[in-house]
Amino acid sequence: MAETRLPQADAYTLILAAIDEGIYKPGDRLVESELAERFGVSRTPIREALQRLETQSLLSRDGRSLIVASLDHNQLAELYVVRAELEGLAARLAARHATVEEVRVLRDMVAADRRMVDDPAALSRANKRFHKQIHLGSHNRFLVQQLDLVHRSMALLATTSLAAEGRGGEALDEHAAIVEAIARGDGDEAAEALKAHISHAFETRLKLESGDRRRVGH
Amino acid sequence: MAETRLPQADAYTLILAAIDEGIYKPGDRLVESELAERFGVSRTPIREALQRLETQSLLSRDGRSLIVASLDHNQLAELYVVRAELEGLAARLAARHATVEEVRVLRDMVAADRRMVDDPAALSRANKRFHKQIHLGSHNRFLVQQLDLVHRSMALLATTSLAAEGRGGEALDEHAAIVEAIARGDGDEAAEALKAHISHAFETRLKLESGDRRRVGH
DNA sequence: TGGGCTTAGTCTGCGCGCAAACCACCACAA
DNA sequence: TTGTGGTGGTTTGCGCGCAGACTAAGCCCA
Repeated sequence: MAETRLPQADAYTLILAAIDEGIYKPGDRLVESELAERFGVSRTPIREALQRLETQSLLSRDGRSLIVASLDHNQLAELYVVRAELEGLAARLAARHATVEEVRVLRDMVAADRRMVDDPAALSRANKRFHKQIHLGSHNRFLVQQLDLVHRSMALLATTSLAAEGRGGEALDEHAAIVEAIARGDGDEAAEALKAHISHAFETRLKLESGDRRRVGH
Repeated sequence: MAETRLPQADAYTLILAAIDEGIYKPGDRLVESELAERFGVSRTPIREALQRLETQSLLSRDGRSLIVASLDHNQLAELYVVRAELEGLAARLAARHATVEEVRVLRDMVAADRRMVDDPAALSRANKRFHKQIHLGSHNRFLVQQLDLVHRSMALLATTSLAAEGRGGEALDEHAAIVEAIARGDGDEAAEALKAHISHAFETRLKLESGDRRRVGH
């Protein structure tokens, strides 16, 4: 009874949310019976949810059992390369296909987000919304789907690069530049701006990571 | 007993193969109990397989039941845009990261495939292998995974553009150009050549489709 | 004391059956 | 003839339990 989060969410959504919120961290073992009890359903829907998550590479197999997938340094780099390309494509397409209303929403988002520069958690959520809006602006369902996958994999990363000192402000300036390129209908510029934005985010993450590693003594 | 195709393949693989072979066509309804009987397992593993296929958008829901997804004209165009971008990226990365052995394999493939120009079915299989080899040459696991998804969606299309008169020869010339660009380590050229290749394939498919449509009187 | 065998416990894979939702068909009435 | 309500059959969602595999711990023997 205490676990009735949303009116009715299926096991898949529940487990995804749990990973997203960091309740289960990369490397954690997911035991069917445990999840079943936690969410108050039987093992069957849990099994189905786990398999779906496995096909999206959010879970991987360790022997017979499933664990939350973790990204090593190489995989992180590979992920960012693909992400930059796809986000760049989304920006290019958005410049061509976004409606004036969609562009207006993007502009409003950038303006609203400026008021959150000091709240990394809120900024991170706003950031997700912003990028999602660009994806939708591309009016390409496959691209949206592929980018969803990419962002879901990124949920495996505990920290957000927006937590870095000063990165929030920078990121917002970059967002503004992207939106203006899209508003102008300049696809090349929009794609380049978004690729550069992703590249900076990756760079920031790498710096954060090496910092963390030093602090915790890995 | 008659259905024991491979020693042990799970339901997921079996259903995927059945869609691939055209046993189930876009729009066909997939009934759990039917599949269970056909493959000689109970409904449980079938259900799991169906859900996995649904998360990959190979199946879609029609009311409560699952049908094989079909691609309308818009979706086809959207798919090809994403495909061109990802394949282009793969070529670019392959130019940078492929080993000499991998390049040699690509060259051999092009040479071997020239002997099949008159067999569209064999050519189609060889084509899949060729592109897969380029994906692997990128040495980017995420990219390989994303491209797998794209190609799986393309399995929903009944015809191969290689069936068009003369397309086989053209495609092989384009393959050769791509391989040479990769061999030279010229990423930009490789990406452009592969994008152009995909673009031609799409064009051919569109011509084929309009022809088909005229013939069957849609 | 150490190595191998046995045994108990855990967890996944899968079959099975019930209940609820949905669809189609039909009958009856306006 | 058309609209409305009921009813049966089909199909999915899910709980449950068994069997097999794998793990780990303990015991016996060298």
